[in-house]
Amino acid sequence: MYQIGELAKKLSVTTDTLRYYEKHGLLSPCSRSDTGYRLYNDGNLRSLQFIISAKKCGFTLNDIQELLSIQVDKSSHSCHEVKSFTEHKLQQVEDKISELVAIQSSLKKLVEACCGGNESAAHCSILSTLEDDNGITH
Amino acid sequence: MYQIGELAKKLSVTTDTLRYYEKHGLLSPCSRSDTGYRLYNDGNLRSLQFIISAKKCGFTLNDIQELLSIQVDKSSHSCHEVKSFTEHKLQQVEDKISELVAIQSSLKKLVEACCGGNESAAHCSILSTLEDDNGITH
DNA sequence: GTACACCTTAGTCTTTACTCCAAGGTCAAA
DNA sequence: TTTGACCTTGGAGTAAAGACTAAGGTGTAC
Repeated sequence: MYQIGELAKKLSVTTDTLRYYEKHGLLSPCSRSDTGYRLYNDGNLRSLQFIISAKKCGFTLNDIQELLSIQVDKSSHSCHEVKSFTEHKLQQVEDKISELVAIQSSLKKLVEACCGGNESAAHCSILSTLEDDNGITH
Repeated sequence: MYQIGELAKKLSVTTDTLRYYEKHGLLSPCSRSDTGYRLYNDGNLRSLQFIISAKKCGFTLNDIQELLSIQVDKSSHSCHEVKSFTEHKLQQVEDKISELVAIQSSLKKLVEACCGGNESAAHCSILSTLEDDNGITH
């Protein structure tokens, strides 16, 4: 059994984070000491690893809550369900990437067009492009 | 001269947004009517276009505030300064893209490894990868 | 017995860019 | 003169994921 600080240290999170996860239904300590201290067991530790891994994969805490509810009762859920869920998240990530790549391209055009010299910005192509109504084409 | 609602409609933003920009020093109407109505001129309209274009390029409102302060006094700033600023933003966008591409790759691995069948999730490879301490390699 | 590290709860704060609401003033048309 | 669309200010709420603070209880080592 671990106290909150021990578990936090073990997996490099803060105690605030653990309390936050508890409050939001992601991870509850298996018991409490007589004096009210949170006590975590190895199952809790594995759940926390799950949460951290899922976060690294870009799942939000809301997503993870859903994944955990599947995980604790696997037999009531299908592989298909889990895969769809993951594919949906992948799609979201790819949408965000496309958006950023479009922005990247706009910025690259600005940078490439600009001389970058030490003279005054009076005729700076970046500023004039931004001033121009139709300067940016996405 | 335009009232707030007219300008908002012209460039497809809300009046709330215009008041927000004013409050945060991005765009102040050139004058007020006797009864306190905001009045915008064509210079204000061009500034708003600038803001909208810059937003499309991924600049935050803070960035834009800085860009505007350069724009209103171009002769005191160099082209180099504007270009550096833009390159810095480009770098930020590219960092974010890299981060998301790493996440995309993790998610793709999960999706590819999963059979996605209609059987129970008891042996779902996605769940077991997430459960595994070292399941995700970034 | 006291110092110090640890724990508790409840609550506020952060960032970004708005969005919504309430209570009230203004303006033009019918 | 009244209706309805417009405008004003101030303030609160939103998402996400915690971080931070205050006021106080607990555990242990010297």
